[in-house]
Amino acid sequence: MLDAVTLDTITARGVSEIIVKGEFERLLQNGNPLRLKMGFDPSRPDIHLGHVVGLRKLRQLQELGHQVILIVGDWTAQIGDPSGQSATRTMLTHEEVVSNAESYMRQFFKVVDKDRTQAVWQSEWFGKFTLADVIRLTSRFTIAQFLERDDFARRFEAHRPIAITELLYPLLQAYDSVVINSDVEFGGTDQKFNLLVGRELQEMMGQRPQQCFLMPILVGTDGSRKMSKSLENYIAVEDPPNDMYGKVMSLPDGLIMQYFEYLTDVAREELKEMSLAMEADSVNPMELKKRLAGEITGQFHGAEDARAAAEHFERVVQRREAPEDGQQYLQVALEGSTSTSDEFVRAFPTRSRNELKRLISQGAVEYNGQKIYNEVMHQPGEIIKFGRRQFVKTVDFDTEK
RNA sequence: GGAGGGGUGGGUGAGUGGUUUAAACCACCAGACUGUAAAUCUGGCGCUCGGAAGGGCUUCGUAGGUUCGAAUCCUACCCCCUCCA
Repeated sequence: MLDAVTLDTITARGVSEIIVKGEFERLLQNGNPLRLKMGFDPSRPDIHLGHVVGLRKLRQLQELGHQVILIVGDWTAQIGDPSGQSATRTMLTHEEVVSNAESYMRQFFKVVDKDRTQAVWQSEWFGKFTLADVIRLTSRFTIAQFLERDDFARRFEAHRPIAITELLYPLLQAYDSVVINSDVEFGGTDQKFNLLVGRELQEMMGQRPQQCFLMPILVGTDGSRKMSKSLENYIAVEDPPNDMYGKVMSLPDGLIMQYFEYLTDVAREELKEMSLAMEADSVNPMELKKRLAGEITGQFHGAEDARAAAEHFERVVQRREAPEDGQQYLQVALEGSTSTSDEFVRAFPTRSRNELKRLISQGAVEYNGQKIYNEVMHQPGEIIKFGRRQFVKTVDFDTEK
């Protein structure tokens, strides 16, 4: 029997909806190990905090003895997820899929317990699928059923294209549930329809229908749109500590509590106090955000790195001082003395000399601690700061290590 | 098979012969301010030469053409979409 707090953490915190909640809780109380299904699209191997919300759920359940089945969607990846804008996606080569899967799992197991995870490849069963099987599968559903899905309904209504393969995607995903005999499937709220199709198909095929565990969509660092790599508003689990910490600090204040709730273990009572304190203006949100940044960075890099990141932030960002040691500098090796613009384009190959001119004219370039308004000549060992926090140190070409 | 709509800078999206490197918004960069890489305000946001003034080059699906001059007109091609059947 689970205690109330644990149950609440699992079923209420960082959860959008559980279908069917009562049934899920009953299964949980039974104590028998559940098979938790999690799909992975190998065309997108990067895990960011938006995914972590769900991965933390898996972890919590693993700690109660349940088993994660990670499905590498090497087959569906070629179809394209209808929740995205564009339906078609280029096919990946086998090597790409393998390499993406490796990279994905490396990140996945930063949160999820490897020992209680079984990874399976979709091609194990779809590789043997025949046209007859496809027809049998598709014949179980109707267009009307699929038009229940919001995304399809909207596009149909607006006369926007819906690729036929897109209709296949939920079916294949549902079939996965049958193959692995899934008890619970996890996904974001945008996956609701797909997960429900899984439920139906399982029932049709004589299995106990899976429970659907829907996670909220995490808002990205821009504070408005969902966190996603393509929107460049994401915090990746593999971001280095300083970046991770800094990105959290750049969140709009309004997101602080949500991030605490979804991504940390800080007790709910404590969160309530924070929330009240912020409303009453008795605490500087920045302080809470620092705590949040520390908690999150610590999860992925350990407490020590998180502390170092906090110090770096205070020093370089808040006090605008140069970084602690040479490690933090971008080093550029040049022979003899060089001009500012030469150094700039060497240090930042994707940027242009025009951009440097703009920076200089905006007073954003410092040479040995002094703002400069014209290019200067640099000697090895000197430090120059471009923009807010990009420090570049010139080192002698000959002594470059 | 027929009819029609459309491809513009990272994104959305104006612009149908000249003052268009292309409105506006978003994103982004910088400065100021601050309670933070929040918020707000201001400026910037193709490449290149020049200290600057200014010059050269490149850009509106692709390739040609008309014109003193084209994102805007013409031709061909490629791609996307909708409707009717």
